[in-house]
Amino acid sequence: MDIQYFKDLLHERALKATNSRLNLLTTMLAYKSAMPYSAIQESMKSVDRVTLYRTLESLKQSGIIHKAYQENNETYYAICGKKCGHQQHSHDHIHFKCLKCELVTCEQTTTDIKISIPEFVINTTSIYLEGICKLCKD
Amino acid sequence: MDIQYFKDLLHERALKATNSRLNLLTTMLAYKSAMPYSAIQESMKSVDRVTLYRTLESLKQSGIIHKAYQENNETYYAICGKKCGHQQHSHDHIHFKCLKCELVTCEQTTTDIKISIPEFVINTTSIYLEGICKLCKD
DNA sequence: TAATAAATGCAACAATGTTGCGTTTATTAT
DNA sequence: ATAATAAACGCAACATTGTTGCATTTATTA
Ligand SMILES: [Mn+2]
Ligand SMILES: [Mn+2]
Ligand SMILES: [Zn+2]
Ligand SMILES: [Zn+2]
Repeated sequence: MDIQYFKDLLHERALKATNSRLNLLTTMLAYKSAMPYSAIQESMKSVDRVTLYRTLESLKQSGIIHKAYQENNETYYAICGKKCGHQQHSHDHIHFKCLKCELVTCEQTTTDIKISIPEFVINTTSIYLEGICKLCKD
Repeated sequence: MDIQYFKDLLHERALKATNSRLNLLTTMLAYKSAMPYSAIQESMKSVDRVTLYRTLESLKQSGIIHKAYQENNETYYAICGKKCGHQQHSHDHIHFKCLKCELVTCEQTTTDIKISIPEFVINTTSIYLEGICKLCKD
């Protein structure tokens, strides 16, 4: 993933490759973990907050970023994988918040997760875990 | 669960049994499923919104209600079970949103859910499902 | 380089979160 | 039953975020 990847991706989704969008995406990429809105705002303070709002909306709509988690009044955003498309998110990962470093990350689980409720039809599953991450352990 | 149960519960948690709290709790109980904030506000429009805010906060803090789900700008609240206490929520259920009736409910899963990520320590697990509920099925 | 649809910035308003403070009320002690 | 007291309430006030409209600017295509 680099700036050219994002440019192509934006064009593919019929979005203009504007500075706002490219800046946001490269910033989020550099951030590694899911990026809290306050941090996004901080690094995007040159653009109007309405533009930031619409930038997040359009990228979310187009399956380029997703809302990884929301707690209290902080929303965390992360970049989507290749499976997501326009109006069609498809995530097979879970979200984890480390209680030590406080980072929110997208993680793969080892085992397949099958959750069922008798007589209910389940379409989508969202899992959020809290604990200690690999790096903070020991 | 009735009004006396709530009165005792509030006293047990060192909270005054005020009209706001009793009204909120009985309303939520009658609502059956997790109650969206907008509906709570609607049925509590006689009290100041700051009081409603503090009422929700105090009940949440004391383990009497919990935030069942939050989507877009709607937060859903539900009454806690007996296991929750002051500063100590302990939920073993999951949250389900029916895409037909749009109700959010607290549900028990049949099988024990064990999710692991290699080298991570997991403290708490939150699961949110979407689909069709028992009543809306068929 | 010109045309055009999309994106941006700004103004404006709504909703919710949050605190301070003076008044009211639930609870406890007399 | 009454009085004392800490908790809760209502109101004002301010912050943050969400959201839309509209005129101007910009990315893309012809
Ligand atoms: Mn994710
Ligand atoms: Mn619940
Ligand atoms: Zn960590
Ligand atoms: Zn249903």
